[in-house]
Order: sequence, then C-alpha cells, then structure tokens
Amino acid sequence: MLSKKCKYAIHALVYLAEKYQQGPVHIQEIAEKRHIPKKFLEAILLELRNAKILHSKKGKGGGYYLHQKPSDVNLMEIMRLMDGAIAMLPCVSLHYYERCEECRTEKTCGIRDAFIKVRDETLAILGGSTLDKILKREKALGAK
Amino acid sequence: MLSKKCKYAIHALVYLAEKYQQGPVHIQEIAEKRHIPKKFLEAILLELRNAKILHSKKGKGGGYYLHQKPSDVNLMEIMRLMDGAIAMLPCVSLHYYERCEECRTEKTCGIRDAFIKVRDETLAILGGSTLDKILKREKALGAK
DNA sequence: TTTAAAGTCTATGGATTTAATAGATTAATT
DNA sequence: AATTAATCTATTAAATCCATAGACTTTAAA
Repeated sequence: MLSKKCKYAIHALVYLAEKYQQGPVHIQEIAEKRHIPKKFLEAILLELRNAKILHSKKGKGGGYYLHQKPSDVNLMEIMRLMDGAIAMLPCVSLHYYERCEECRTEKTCGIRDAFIKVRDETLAILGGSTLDKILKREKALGAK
Repeated sequence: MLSKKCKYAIHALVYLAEKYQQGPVHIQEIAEKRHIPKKFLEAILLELRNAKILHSKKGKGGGYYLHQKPSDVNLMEIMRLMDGAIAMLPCVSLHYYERCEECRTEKTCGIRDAFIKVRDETLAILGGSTLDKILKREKALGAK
C-alpha cells in the first residue's frame, strides 16, 4: 500500500502539472484544494524539490512549480522517492536491494521468480504513467 | 513490501508442501529448518489452519500438514491472508476495498487507472504461483 | 492412568514507522 | 521596513510489526 505521504505527493504533483508554466503556486493553495495537511505537505514538497522535480521561490509571490515537464515525471520515480522500493521483496528490488534474511540461499530460492515478474510488470506500468497522462485522463473523465 | 509474517508463512508452506502426505510436521522442525521464531510461527500456522489451508494434529506425534494440494495453494491467497490487500491503493482493491479519502471523486480520478493495471498483472502472476511450482523451481535450481 | 509431547489461546512489551503539529528562521518582494 | 511565503529543527501521537511469555488443552504412548 502506498503511504499517505506518497498519495499526497502524487496529488500535489498532478495539481502542479495542471498549473504548469503558470508561475509558482502556494503550499497553502495546494493543501486546500487537495485536502492535504499543510505542514505535512511542506515536508513533501521540500523533498520533491531536493529531488529536482520541483522548484521553489521564496517570499511574496513565491511558491512551488514543476521543474520538469509533466511528461517527464512518472509514478515510478515519485513512489521510489516517497516510499522506497517498489518490489515486494528486498532481494528483488533494483534500487533498494537487500539480501533476504529468510531465504539465505538466493540462488536456489524458488520464491523470487514470481516477485521478479511482478516487479517488472509493475515498473513498466508505473514508469509509463506520467503526470500529463494522468491529467489527460482526469479531463477525459470529466474532472473540473 | 511483504511483512515478515507473510514471508515466514510462504516459507513454512513451501516446507510443508515438500513433506506433503508424509504426516504431521512439528512446529519446532519447521522453525529450525527455515529459521523462523517458533512462537511467531505458531501464530502464523494457526491462522493458516483457520483458513483451511493447513490441518493440525494435537498431542504426541502431532503437528501441521497441508490440507489442500500444493497445486491448489498460491501466493495470492497466502498474501491476502497474511498482509491483506495486494493492491497499492485501497480504492482499487478487490478484497479489501476502501474509499480513498484523498481522491474524493473516484469517478474522475486519473490516478486509479495505473493502479488497476498493476493490480491485475500482479494478481495474475501471484495467483499462478502455486506451492508445487515453487517447489519444482527450487529443485530445478538445485536446492537440497 | 499417568506422563510427556505438541498444538491452542490470551496477553503483553518493545521497536519502528507513519502521520501530523509547533515554532523559529530565512529569503524575496513591495 | 513590512509582509509574505518557503525552510528548518524538534517533538508528539498513533499505528503497526515483530517477538515472547505463560497457562491451557488435547492426544498418544508407556
């Protein structure tokens, strides 16, 4: 399951994708429109900024805005950033690999196989889910 | 990520699949062979028994054994039992559906789409991963 | 019929993670 | 200088995960 942090991040980014190239957006505005606790959102946006997905501007007229194009930001990277590994087992994770304490002999573990397949399918789908596609889909579904 | 509980359950079941139709196996034996804390394993096996995946026999010469055929037990049901939903969002879960507080308007949510696809692919793979297949694979990989 | 083996059940404790809040500080604009 | 808004540091509250302890029950064998 995605953490709330990750869900909030996705929602905030979709919101910012909608306002792409329209100048900085206040944290306050995002928080209100997407029903996210403001202080929590602060921390999230800061992390997205440090990851170069967002830029920010301080002071009056400041706020956050997308650094990358909406077509260049996908769910895979957002989720990795917020929640870490996408794989269901540490021993099949590409970015957060860890040896499984349980199955000591990785080479002969019959379980990993299925989880490698799940990982690959999942990454393909999430990697292809970009902010602009999500936005398009929302519009197609009739969101205002 | 799978919980330890779930990993332990899978390992224990694979072990019991190996001993299918060879009589009851002690908790103690499974715990030692698969490096699982015995007391924790007790609780797990009990749950698997209540779910009719295992049977048990009390008293001397007792122990646990598979109730279903190894080809009838798959990772999907084990994971659902131990960890709950397999989907990454509550609002796309088939067995543990819950409304997302975040995206209030489910009908116009552009995010769900990707997670429905992930869910379907994942369920197909995990549902097809049965104990006997895992066992076969381990033998093919040369586990003793 | 006693005894030992083994599963069953209830309860609890500690560690870690997640979610949220508070307050002080820094930077930019007007 | 005043105002606005992001940044940073700390702290707290709640939930979950992992593990252990101990008493109880059932069964089989001696």
